[in-house]
Amino acid sequence: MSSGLTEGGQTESLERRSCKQDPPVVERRNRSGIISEPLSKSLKNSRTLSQYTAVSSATTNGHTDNSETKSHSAKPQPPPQPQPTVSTLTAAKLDRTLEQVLEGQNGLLHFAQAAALLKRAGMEHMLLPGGMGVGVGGGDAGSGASDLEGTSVTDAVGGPVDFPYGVGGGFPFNPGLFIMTPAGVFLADSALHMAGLAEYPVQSELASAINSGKKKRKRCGLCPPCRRRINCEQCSSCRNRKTGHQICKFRKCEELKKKPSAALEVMLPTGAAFRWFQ
DNA sequence: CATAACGTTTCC
DNA sequence: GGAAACGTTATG
Repeated sequence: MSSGLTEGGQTESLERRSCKQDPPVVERRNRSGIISEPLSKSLKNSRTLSQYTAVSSATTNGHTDNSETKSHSAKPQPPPQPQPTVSTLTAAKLDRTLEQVLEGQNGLLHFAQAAALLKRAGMEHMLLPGGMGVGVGGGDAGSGASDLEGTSVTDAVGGPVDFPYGVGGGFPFNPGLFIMTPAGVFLADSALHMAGLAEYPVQSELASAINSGKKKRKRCGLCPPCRRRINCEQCSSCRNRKTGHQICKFRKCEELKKKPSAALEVMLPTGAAFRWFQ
């Protein structure tokens, strides 16, 4: 093996370039091989790198130029599904926007976004204390939405107030609606059900991970190492894979390198982190 | 059941 | 303190 293999730095640049298109990264070789689809289901579900970048660039620049994404290139409104009623209409919209958020956040529903989502779904009452004692149980779920098409999450989230929720007296949301994890804050299963967003696999996986309390953390999927899709084959982890049980050092998620407690925070709309515990 | 990978312990 | 080894969990 000396032809196809690239070394750390090389692969790095290689991948950087592949970010633009990233299609033909042939990462098979599973089984005994090394290169394998890097991520767990959630990450698999959540599109390929190219799509990440496509989405994010589209989000930030408002323009897409991708071959892979051309399926919905000129169409901001992909789903050809008829929307009979107002409620379904809302659901459909949420559906779409959720996807966008998920793509941007690697499946994580930012707290504020989740809140906005619920609001838009007409579930604001759920956000109020005393609403209902929703438990954190379930395990399946949904996803989030943020209307990147110009609607209103930004209003709710990026509004004039940094963190409008809980001003003046605490945390106005029913805690049971949200699941706090080292990876972020998510909507609880029941909340998602109520919002009609329960069948999003990503959320479900997260939920299952969350339920178990302090289970293994998962790769963020967004950091450079996570984006890396091939093992270097040369680091100690690669060489000692049999005994080391470790992912290639160049692919080790940045988040996982940190102490779990360090990640136990919520990103506020402003980008500041909100700590649940100290 | 096999494989991948995170977390913890052990070793240097 | 960092690396390696091992235990364990997650996933297909």
